[in-house]
Amino acid sequence: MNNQDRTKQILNDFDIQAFQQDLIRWFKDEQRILPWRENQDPYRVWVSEIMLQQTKVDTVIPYFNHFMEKFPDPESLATADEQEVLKAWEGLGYYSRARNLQTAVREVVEEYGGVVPHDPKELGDLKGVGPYTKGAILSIAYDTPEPAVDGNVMRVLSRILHVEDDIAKPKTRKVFEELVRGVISTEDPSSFNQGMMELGALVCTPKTPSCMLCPVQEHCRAFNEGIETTLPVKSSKKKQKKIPYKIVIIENNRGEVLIEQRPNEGLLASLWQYPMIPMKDLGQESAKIWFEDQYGLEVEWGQKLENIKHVFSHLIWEMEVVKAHIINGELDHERARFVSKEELNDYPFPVSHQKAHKHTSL
DNA sequence: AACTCGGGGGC
DNA sequence: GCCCCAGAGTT
Repeated sequence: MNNQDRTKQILNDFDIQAFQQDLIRWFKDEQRILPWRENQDPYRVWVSEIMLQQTKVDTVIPYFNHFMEKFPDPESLATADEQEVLKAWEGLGYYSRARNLQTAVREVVEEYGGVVPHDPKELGDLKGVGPYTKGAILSIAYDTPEPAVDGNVMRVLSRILHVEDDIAKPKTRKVFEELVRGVISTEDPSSFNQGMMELGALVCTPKTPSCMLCPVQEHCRAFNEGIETTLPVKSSKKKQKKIPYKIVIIENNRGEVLIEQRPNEGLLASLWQYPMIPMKDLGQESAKIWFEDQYGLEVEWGQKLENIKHVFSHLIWEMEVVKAHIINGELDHERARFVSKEELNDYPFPVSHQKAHKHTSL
């Protein structure tokens, strides 16, 4: 059965009108006051939606406010230096979001006169604007009845409509998009979509939902069947791989510290870090050889400063922070340089390496 | 479809 | 520890 026919079957005997009304009424009464809800400025909505990807509201708020002061409109972001944008994103994670956002904003300025496209195709073709973000911008900024299916929406709808599809599977999002098309309010799609997400964040939470406070409790099949905590169905993901590194703190005779810029693609792209030796298959002596080969500096290991474990979504860095002293040689590395401790603050560092700042800046 | 890509907070 | 979060891009 295709998704459209399935939607009809699932929504058979579901009171769409009453559900919409109860959800929207609750959202209008109980919604949180958030900076990106001050108005419907599509640029603000856009920036907020990118920041909110896989990131909690409380984390985003200060970043959003600062970002809007620094880059208040598409033009200011389009003309900004990429390192400046990354610095504003520092600590937020998923840094390709920042790069893609700037790429897309530049396209909006050049191709669309600085106006965020209303057209779903044009909007969805922008870098970093996927199915969710497209629907969120169209509904929230432009009052268009398009689905915006995120983790909240899948959790909420899986319970209300008793859908047992595994939400970890890519194709399941399409199932819920079709369901949203079936239940979304055409009068107020913005409040409907935001209401679904707000409900997921405040009431219909993953572990212990507050069903007694739920504005759409009477519409919820899972609650009525007493199975709300068994939904949604989600297959678990595998655990992270551990990778050992040696983090090297080196000062020259001017009191400057050695840092380097990471590659422009891949993990933590274009961010800065202290030199980092991959210790898998390397011992203490061969690490020195590796370091001299890479940087042109002959060093001896100094004091062991700290062990840092940093957990990513898909891997774990086990970092031994050590001091090193230059014995001989001249720095010879495309992306590395000595900088003063004051200048360190101008470079975007991933949190993993910010943890090592205390060994240089204090 | 599976993998990559950050970091924080809840329990 | 494990799970989740207003997901998207790449392979």
